[in-house]
Amino acid sequence: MAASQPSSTRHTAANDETRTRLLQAASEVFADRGYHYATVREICNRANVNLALVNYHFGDKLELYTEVLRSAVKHPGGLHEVHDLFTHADEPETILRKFIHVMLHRMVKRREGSNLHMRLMLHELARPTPAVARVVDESIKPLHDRLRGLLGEIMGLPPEHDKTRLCTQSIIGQTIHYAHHSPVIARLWPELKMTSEQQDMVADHIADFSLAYLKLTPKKHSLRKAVKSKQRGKR
Amino acid sequence: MAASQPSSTRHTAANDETRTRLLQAASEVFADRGYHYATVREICNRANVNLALVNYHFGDKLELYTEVLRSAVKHPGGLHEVHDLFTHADEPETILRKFIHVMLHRMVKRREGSNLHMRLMLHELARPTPAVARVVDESIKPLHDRLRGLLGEIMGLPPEHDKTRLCTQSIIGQTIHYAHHSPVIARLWPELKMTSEQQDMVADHIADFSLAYLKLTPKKHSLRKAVKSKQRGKR
DNA sequence: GACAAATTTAAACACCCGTTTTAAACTCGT
DNA sequence: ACGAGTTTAAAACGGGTGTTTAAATTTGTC
Repeated sequence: MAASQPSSTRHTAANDETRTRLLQAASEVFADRGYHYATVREICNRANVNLALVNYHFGDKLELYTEVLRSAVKHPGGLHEVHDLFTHADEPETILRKFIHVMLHRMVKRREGSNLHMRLMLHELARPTPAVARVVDESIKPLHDRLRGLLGEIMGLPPEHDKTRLCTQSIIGQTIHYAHHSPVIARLWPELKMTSEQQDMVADHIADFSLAYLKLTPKKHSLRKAVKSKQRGKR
Repeated sequence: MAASQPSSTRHTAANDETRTRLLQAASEVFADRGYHYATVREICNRANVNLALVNYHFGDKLELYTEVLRSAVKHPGGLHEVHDLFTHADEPETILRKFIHVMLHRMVKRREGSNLHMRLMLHELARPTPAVARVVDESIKPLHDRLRGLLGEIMGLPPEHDKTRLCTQSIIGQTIHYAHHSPVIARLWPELKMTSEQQDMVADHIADFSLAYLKLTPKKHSLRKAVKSKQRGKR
């Protein structure tokens, strides 16, 4: 039988040091390759640690991964800056534009320690793991709900409205597109190298493109169509 | 030495039948799981054929895959209907709306024989293979260029204009989003089950959302009216 | 310092993958 | 009908994965 995790902090030896190093190496590898393509051998190599130790300290690969997610949520790192955007006293349109800029920039640049949280989220989006529920509830949904509230504010609609939800997905979809499909985009549009200036151009476009519709909506002619889904069920 | 492919159609025995069955099974498995997660064992099982035959008839897995791609391009199947949209005499806005409806529908419904081509493209987008260049050039780019030309027409801009390209990506990004991230979307928005009615609602939203920007762009002769019509909305 | 528990190590395990081998079974021209 | 050439079949190969084992080492405590 494999020894499971020490029940508590009974023996705080150099134990914690390898655990920490393992956790940090795992964060990088999982953020680089995603859960499925990450190997425990690469994690252990990067941590300069024996292969068997991930199973000794964490049980199995999946528990190590969830532990990485737990610490990523605990230390929001660069993602904290995104949430701060919404607390500023800017106009909603300005907040939206800044949000798109920051999100696109963080999604595209990839490599950077402070980006671990975002990169883990992107991998979970593209290829969900058994921990997808945790990632959505604790990392993605908070951001999503902030954006949804902001869009509802701009359009003068409740955040639960179908239209608000659809617009939220439209903006998320446009932004993630550049992060997830860059090889194909690069072949369709070779001039787009995603330099800093081009990142700003793209972000500004997404903001302009989206605001054209958002600012059109608050009028009374808000909805005449669609929205015939399950509206009655709620409260 | 391994026997390579028969040099030509020298011996057209029952050979062709297993080749065909292998090719068809491979199409389904590659369309289901994508190249990386597809296994030759599952392909051979589904084709009721011995494991070694894929290497005998096609050399290796990658050549089988490229052969699948070749036949997918040759028999455009349901994708032909998409191209036909652009040749109709509809107004550009109508074509765009129909295009979004058809693309979203074909992307979301997945399982269906006539959808092989689209599903192969989606997998290649999410996780490119060594054949990505071929897929882009022969399948994705033609569609992309059609859409780009259409958007240029609506906006009164050349297809090569940055703005036209950005709008093309915005529409593609919004649409693919629902195909690639459905597990996460389902958890963020549980009421969205992507029924036929909801697919139509989403497609109409993407069209409305995008046309709001498309119709207020340059057209230098109507620059003055653009400001006003922005308040008025579309008729 | 000694002893038991916790930790680390090196090796192997069991499974899956794409691919190859070897030989038997077919096909077809003559 | 024959036999060379083609096609099938079953098994194994070589490499990679996560995981486990059993011995060696380190650690904390008496």
